[in-house]
Amino acid sequence: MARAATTSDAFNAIAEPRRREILVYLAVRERPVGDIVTALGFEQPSVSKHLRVLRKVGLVHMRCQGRQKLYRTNAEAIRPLHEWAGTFERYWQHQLQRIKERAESTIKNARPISNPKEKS
Amino acid sequence: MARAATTSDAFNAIAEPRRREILVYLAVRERPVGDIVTALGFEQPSVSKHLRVLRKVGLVHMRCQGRQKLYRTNAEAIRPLHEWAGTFERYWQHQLQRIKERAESTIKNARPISNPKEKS
DNA sequence: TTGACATATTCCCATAAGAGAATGTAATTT
DNA sequence: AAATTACATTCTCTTATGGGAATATGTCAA
Repeated sequence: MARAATTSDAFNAIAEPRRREILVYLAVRERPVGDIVTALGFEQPSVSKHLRVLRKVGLVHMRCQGRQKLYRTNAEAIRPLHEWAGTFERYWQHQLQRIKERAESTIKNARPISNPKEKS
Repeated sequence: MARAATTSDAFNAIAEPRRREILVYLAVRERPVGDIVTALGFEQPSVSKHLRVLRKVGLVHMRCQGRQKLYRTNAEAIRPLHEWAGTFERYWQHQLQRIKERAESTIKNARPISNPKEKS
């Protein structure tokens, strides 16, 4: 099996850097596709394709207004990612603590660095 | 250009569901590869390959102990993801607010939808 | 040394991709 | 209706998978 589709879920969708840029850009307020093209400097077809992926996983909303389509980031859809990453928060706190402790003990018991290459 | 390598950054690495499972499993404490295989039920070569990806982007640490290798999640490396997603927090709060307000006003001033195309 | 155990790597294959170019489509304007 | 504007889709091509099977590497035990 090859890699999962970018449209399979939000995790896959945000793996692409340009899609993350688009999400940031569209977070403030809705914008037509042309604005994204101008602001971020990507090719228009590329933007449309990325928007399609983002839409399929619900990361952006769209509404039509005349001949333009207005897109906006659906911040709610990013929440699960935030929460998933947040479950590790307690661990990185512990790790910082451990690193700190190790650093302190290293300073206290300072001794010459042993050379692993010394044969005898 | 094809899709970016899973080893290009943490965002790409966590796009794979099994790698996320491994990260969760290894967050509590370090474990040998065999434990992961048993606990999650993946093929051993598959686990090794996923661990290699996770290692390349710094999401797990490894140390050798006899003939086994002990892996542990490096929670610190997940922090950037958490922070990136967190930048949208203010927007999802606003959106909830907006949705709430819209629902209320819709009930109060029920009237036909105005047509934006009206020129004057 | 030989064998068992724990991992890692390699090969093959089907799939999904993202970029670029060209083209299609719908809504506006003249 | 014809031209224009704003997007979306399709096609081609190169690249990166991720799984399964087989194999290689490294370490400890007898």
